[in-house]
Amino acid sequence: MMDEDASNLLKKMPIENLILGIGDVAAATGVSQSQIRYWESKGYIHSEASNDGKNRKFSYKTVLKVQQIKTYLDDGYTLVGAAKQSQRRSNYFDTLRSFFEGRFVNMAIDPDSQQASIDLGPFDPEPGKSLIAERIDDHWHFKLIDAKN
Amino acid sequence: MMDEDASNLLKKMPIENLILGIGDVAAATGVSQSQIRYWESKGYIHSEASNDGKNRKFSYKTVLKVQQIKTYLDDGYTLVGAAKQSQRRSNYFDTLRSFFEGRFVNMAIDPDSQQASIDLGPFDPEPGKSLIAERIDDHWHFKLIDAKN
DNA sequence: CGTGTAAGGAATTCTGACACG
DNA sequence: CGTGTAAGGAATTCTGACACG
Repeated sequence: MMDEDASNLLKKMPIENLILGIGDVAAATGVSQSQIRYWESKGYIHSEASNDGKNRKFSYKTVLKVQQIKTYLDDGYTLVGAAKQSQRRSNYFDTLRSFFEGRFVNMAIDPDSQQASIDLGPFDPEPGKSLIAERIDDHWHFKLIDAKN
Repeated sequence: MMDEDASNLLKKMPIENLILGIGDVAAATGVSQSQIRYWESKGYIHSEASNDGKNRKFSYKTVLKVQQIKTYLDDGYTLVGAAKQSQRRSNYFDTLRSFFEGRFVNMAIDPDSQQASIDLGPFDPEPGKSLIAERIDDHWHFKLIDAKN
């Protein structure tokens, strides 16, 4: 039932390695290509200058930033204001990732039953216990187990 | 401190809407473009035929599948075997998403302190309590609060 | 079977300019 | 300021064929 590569969880999810062309960023966010180019020229977003190619590539993090700036624009901010707001705080994705990195100790999936369990590490109110999230029949619930020394 | 759009958490993360060109899929996964085209021709993966364009576009779900097939190939499976294995079970991403959808009730981020809290809903061992994950000074810990009726 | 490559055409993206406001 | 568009060239992707094994 234990899955050997559960520890590679984050590495197995090609999110950090994702790079997208401008057309795909535009399609995903609803922001036009000319807007994206202009925002980049003003320094509100950045493209990955690394690679060999000549065409722009954007990281997934930048896609999220574009999405966020657009949200503020739709709320009535000017572009300058929207860009400033988007810089003001980390977004949900960053927070979720920090939660993963901080608390996901292990994840196991049973290949047949699709039963899954996530080890969230020590349960602070009860030291000595580990918090486990378990999926049974498509329903998630929490339980405590004795932490292994 | 409460964030009004926390309920749109998943919708705000343009992962489901992501579509990538073949070059970006190849770059993200380390699988060559000719491999990707061949795998598609054999029906192991699919491209999004929806849009107007003529060039292939792949969903993020398909990127994960490509990644998974590659992992099995690297382990020594034949392509047919790797494709079959990749179909055998849902991947980590699916499991994580099901965890989110099943248990993430709310998420709040304080714009200034970057303190964050995630409401994970009723804590099964103690009905009447809600499980909260809280980030303070970049460290996540769990606590229980009285569930609101 | 499974992948790579050369070839010529098609689709996408590039820049710099100009328009509108 | 902020975005859109037409224009011509550059970079990317397309298909069908062929090679290798």
